[in-house]
Amino acid sequence: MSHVRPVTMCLVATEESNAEANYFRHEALGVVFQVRDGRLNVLLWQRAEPPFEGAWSLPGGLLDPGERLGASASRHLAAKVDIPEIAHLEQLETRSDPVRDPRDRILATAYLALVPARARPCLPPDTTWHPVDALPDCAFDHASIVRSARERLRAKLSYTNIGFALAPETFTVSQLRDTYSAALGYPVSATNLQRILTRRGVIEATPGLSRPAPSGGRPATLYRFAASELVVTNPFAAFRPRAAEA
Amino acid sequence: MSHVRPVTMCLVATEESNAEANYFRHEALGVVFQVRDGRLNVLLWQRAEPPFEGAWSLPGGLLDPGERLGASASRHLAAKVDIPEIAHLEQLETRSDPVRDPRDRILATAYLALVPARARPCLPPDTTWHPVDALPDCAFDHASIVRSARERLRAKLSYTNIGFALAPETFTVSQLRDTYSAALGYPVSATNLQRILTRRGVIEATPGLSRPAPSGGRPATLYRFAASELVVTNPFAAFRPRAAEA
DNA sequence: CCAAAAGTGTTGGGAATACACCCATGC
DNA sequence: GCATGGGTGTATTCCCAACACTTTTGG
Repeated sequence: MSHVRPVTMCLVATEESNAEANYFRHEALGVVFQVRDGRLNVLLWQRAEPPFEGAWSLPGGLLDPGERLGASASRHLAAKVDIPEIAHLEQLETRSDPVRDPRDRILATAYLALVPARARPCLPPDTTWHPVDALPDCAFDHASIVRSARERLRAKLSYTNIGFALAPETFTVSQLRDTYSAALGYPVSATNLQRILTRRGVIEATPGLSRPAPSGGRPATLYRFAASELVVTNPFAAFRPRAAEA
Repeated sequence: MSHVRPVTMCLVATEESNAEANYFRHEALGVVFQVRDGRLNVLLWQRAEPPFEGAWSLPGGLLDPGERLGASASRHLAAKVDIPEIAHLEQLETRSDPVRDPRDRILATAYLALVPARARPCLPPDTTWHPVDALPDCAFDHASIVRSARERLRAKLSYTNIGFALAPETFTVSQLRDTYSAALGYPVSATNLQRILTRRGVIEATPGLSRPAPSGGRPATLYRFAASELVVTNPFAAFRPRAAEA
């Protein structure tokens, strides 16, 4: 049954030419982000063979029969990182340029995957983290997909609790500020970050304190995110409805 | 008829089982919105045959070889509305539930398509507008796609100029308020709408005035949108960078 | 003059930024 | 005590919502 490429045979004539050829391969790609050393990084693997030999690619692979795209993304990412380390996964967009792969047509649905800062997944030898501000030579349309994923992340940081998927279990406000700064790409004030996120109920203080300090300094309150799934906390930039009760 | 499935024949064995069966049909679906009679409407056609006989469907159809998804959406929508009447088209999301179509697996990429208020496209007999607040019985996952499209529209109205694709060429602030109210689903103040959109440079006054009034009233300034393609006008709900120059 | 619709002035509130100042720890 | 980093208090700014009031038309 399996092991066959659908052979296009002209069985019947139809009103639309090529009606039988309307079958496509489809891949799921994961844009895996993690903040490391104060910079937002993306997981890429280096191609050993043409096309784009030596260039860097997003992890991913073909959609299987009976499989959903999200599950496919998870399955292929499992080859690179432990799946429980992916704290958030969401669909980004589907690329359909017929020549995005020079060999053969293949559609690609990209997913945004976020790994909390402290996780240190062990990676296959061909796979490493790259700062998104300094992407290496990328294969296919992957560089543009990474930029698009970054835009999505940037936007959602300001009106959702998506930071939960980038921050470790507990953290100080300073650490969270570094995470936000790295993801947004510009400096963020710890003072305001703390106030905004606590007022919105996005983060909450824990009983614990951070261990004093390496070279002095007041011990910091440890915070955690109140929820560990995506919540839109700031839906209306303008034109709010009269009484928006929860 | 068309719909000839690719005949699977055992040609070669490969390292990954089912590697050659990973071919899928793919359809582009259009969620066409227009504000009519003060309500947001969506274009649906009624199915004459099973499955979901009698239920209402989104316009769309199969992706062709060599065709991009956006072009495919346009091509299939052309059967329902004049393409120039679609002022904005953007990709929404891709659905991949293996059983979303009970007959055979088919992936679907949904597009949001907006038609300005005054256009009155002539429709095929099986196709009509339906208020999104009172959707009829819908086929497949189409009802949920419509809801998702509406959410996207709602969100973008507050931080982009996307209203340009729902409003006619020129309009009074009152008319624009009705458009926004319909799309958002709750009342909007004309006073504030005018101020917000002019301050952001989204709309601008034209030299013209609306004809006096039917039963009295001051003639209104005619406005137009400054741009006719999507512009994000209010990108930062919080955490704005220090100096965000254009 | 009155009704109707448009447009402007003004006020108030909420939220975000900026900055000053106080707190707690190591040395 | 002093340096270092954490946290709070407060002022300022900006933006939006609400409402009052003025403007311009038709009858």
